[in-house]
Amino acid sequence: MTSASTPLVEERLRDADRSQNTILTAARDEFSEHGLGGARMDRIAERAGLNKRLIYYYFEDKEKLFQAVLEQVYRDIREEERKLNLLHLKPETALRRLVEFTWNYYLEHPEFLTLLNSANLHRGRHLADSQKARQLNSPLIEMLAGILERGRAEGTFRGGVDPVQLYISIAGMSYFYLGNNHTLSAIFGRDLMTPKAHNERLSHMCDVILGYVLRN
Amino acid sequence: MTSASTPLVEERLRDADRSQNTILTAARDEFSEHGLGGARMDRIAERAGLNKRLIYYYFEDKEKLFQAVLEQVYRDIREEERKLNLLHLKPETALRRLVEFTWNYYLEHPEFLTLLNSANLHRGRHLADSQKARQLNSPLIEMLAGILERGRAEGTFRGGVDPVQLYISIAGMSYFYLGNNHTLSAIFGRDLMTPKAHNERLSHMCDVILGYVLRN
Amino acid sequence: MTSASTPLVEERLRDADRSQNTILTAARDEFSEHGLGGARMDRIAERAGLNKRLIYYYFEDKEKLFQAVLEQVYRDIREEERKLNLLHLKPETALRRLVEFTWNYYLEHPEFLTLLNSANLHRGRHLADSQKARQLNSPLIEMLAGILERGRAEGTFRGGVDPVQLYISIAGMSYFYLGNNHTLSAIFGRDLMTPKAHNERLSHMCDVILGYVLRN
Amino acid sequence: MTSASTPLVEERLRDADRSQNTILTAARDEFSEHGLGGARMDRIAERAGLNKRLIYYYFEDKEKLFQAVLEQVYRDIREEERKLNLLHLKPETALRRLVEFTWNYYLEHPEFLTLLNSANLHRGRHLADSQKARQLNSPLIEMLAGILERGRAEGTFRGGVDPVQLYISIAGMSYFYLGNNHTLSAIFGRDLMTPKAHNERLSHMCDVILGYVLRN
DNA sequence: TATGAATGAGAATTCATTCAT
DNA sequence: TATGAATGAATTCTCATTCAT
Repeated sequence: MTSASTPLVEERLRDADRSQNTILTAARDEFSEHGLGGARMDRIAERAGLNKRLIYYYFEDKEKLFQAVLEQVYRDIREEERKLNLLHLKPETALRRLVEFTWNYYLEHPEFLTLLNSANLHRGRHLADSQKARQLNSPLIEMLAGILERGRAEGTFRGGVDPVQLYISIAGMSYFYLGNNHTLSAIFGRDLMTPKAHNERLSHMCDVILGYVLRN
Repeated sequence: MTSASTPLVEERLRDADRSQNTILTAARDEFSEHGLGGARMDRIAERAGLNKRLIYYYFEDKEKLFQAVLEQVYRDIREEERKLNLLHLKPETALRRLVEFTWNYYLEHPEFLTLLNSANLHRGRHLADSQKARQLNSPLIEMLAGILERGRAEGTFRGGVDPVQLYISIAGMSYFYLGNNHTLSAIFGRDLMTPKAHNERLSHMCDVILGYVLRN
Repeated sequence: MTSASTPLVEERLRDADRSQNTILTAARDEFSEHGLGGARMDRIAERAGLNKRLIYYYFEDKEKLFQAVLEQVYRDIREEERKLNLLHLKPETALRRLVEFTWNYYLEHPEFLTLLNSANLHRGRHLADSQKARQLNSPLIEMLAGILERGRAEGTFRGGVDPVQLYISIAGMSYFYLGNNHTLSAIFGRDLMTPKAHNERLSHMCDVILGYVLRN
Repeated sequence: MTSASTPLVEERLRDADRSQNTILTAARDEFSEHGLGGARMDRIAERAGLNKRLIYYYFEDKEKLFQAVLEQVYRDIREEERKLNLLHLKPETALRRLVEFTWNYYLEHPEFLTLLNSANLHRGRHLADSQKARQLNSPLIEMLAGILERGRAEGTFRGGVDPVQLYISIAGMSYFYLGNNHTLSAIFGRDLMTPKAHNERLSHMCDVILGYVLRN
């Protein structure tokens, strides 16, 4: 044990870590609100309550900071996904849960949607870094494959469903609704962000997915 | 015949129109490639081969130019949508066509996707202008409502399907796949942009939509 | 002839030219006083009485501006050199004149010395541009070669003198004295920049050069 | 033997000395490569493999560090100069040796040239410190005066030669050639840094100096 | 209608330097 | 003695926009 007057290397590191995390969170918010081009380093520093110079100290430049934010955000969602335990549920319920999870995650993490948008606007250039690419691989695909197989085995699900295609469909149905809600609200002249509308959407999505997967 | 020194008013107008369109196209490309914040007025002028000052002459400022681009892009898609004539087709075929149309339009107009992204990043602020709101209203909703009703009437489609929800699902499934293809390709380690992959996607989407709508 | 109200393209160009030259002069002074690293773009703009942005408009960046300054400075000295007409003078006088010219030019253009220093500090990187390299070629070498040859022919000069080596010696003797006058004054504890000291230096240099070249 | 935890004061001092020298060398290289304005404290620390803070601990600030480098560099050359023993040589040989020494020192210490440049760019401000002025005084002047006097006395050298002027000429001829080799190579289109070119230069310089000094 | 010149405000990035331990 | 974290003040460069013709 160390005395209070001679702080551990660990403690100093923890400070550095804390600063980095503070910056990362501030940057995530700024980038998600304004996009890469519209984000301001000044504002990020201000949000973080830290000196702007420190951002460069830890993250080199704006692009690299953006990349670090993306990596962080992916790490976060993957972590949540891994917590999902659908193995013991019957296939229909499991699939429903998976749809709900995706919907809720997007709903509760609107910044994830806009960051994903920005990342794609810049052609995925920021995740070209293959080192981190592995962490991108969603465990949901495996889960979904398992669910589909179990359902098919017990005779309730149709066969021949590509889990990747299905995952993209599930994600896309949530993503488009939530990510483009401003435009869609304007087009349809109805508020898509009320709790009621949210329930209806979730219900519709489950219907579509299960309507497709369930045998007859 | 007009003398070289005093062109007809008409001709000058035609020039003016041409310039405006040239700018609009250049701006559309720039905004779709870089987003609103990343777009550069200089580059737009360069792309258009026209003097930067002229952009301000016609479009006042960057924001208004962006808005004009959005309006143009909506006008374009609505025009294409209106050409779709699905009335005489049997409901199942009509619905399939509608899915195909959406998919193909997004595929052939990738700038539409990124511009829509940008518009939503900025919270739809650019289409708040009610004057143009009308052009936003997609005729596809009416068509879809009609198809669903016809299908239900003849007994092949299930009832109680909200055309707005279904439309969002159809659009979302195409949009997410195409708009996030860079990220998705990285995640799944498979090229989503080959012709074969495109066919498979379209086929999957039709299966999902029809699997959901078709009675039994 | 053009009316006063419709200024010529030429006139506008002349304005642009004037701005560029103003910038160039301001930059020359700043770079020669502070070196490339110590020069400040802000100060250059201030010296020029022009907007800083304009510097970038015309010269792209600091490095390119420095390069433009070097080119300008070379152009200037070459122009002066070309005015020297030594052909009709007897070789001894001609050589003396050449030494005087070099000395006086350096004396009257201290910025030339410091800029040359900076250019060499940066390893000549700034004049690697071969396009402009031609203008670097000093006419003095040709003149010197002619003088040496005439002197040798008439029997007053020794033979076998390499004009390039001699030119470097002439320049070096002036350059070192003037360019390092601060250090040298400190070392020798005597003011090297009085008119008397200048006369003595010039006289010494002529003695050395002619003492070497003159046959016996 | 000393325990690992409480090193002797002496040892610590030795470490301190070593650190200071390491910094000084790193700084010398950095300043000579980039000039005062272009040098970076970060890079100096990196070159030295030591923490940046330590530089400030020992040298206070950048300017003082630069000054320390200059002092060091002068100390070095003076030390070498003092090793020259020309007293026992006949005047002509002694003078030749002195030219050779100057040439070789500059050739082997290119950083000396650039540092001298920088010092003069900043108007000798950094050696105004009279305390160290003594070390500036080159012993070569005394030596040269002696040689000239001996030569004159034995009748081989001309009289009336100012040793300061001659020293400046000797130094200048080497300095200009070596310090501006990039520019000169570009101007003359010939590589001045080959061994052959070096020999020719040295030979030329001896010819000039001796051609001037030798009687008849 | 069209254009080159010019600008002020701002944005990213850099740098010497100091803090805390 | 030694170091990683942190900072304020520049500094280079950018950008949307306007002037003048």
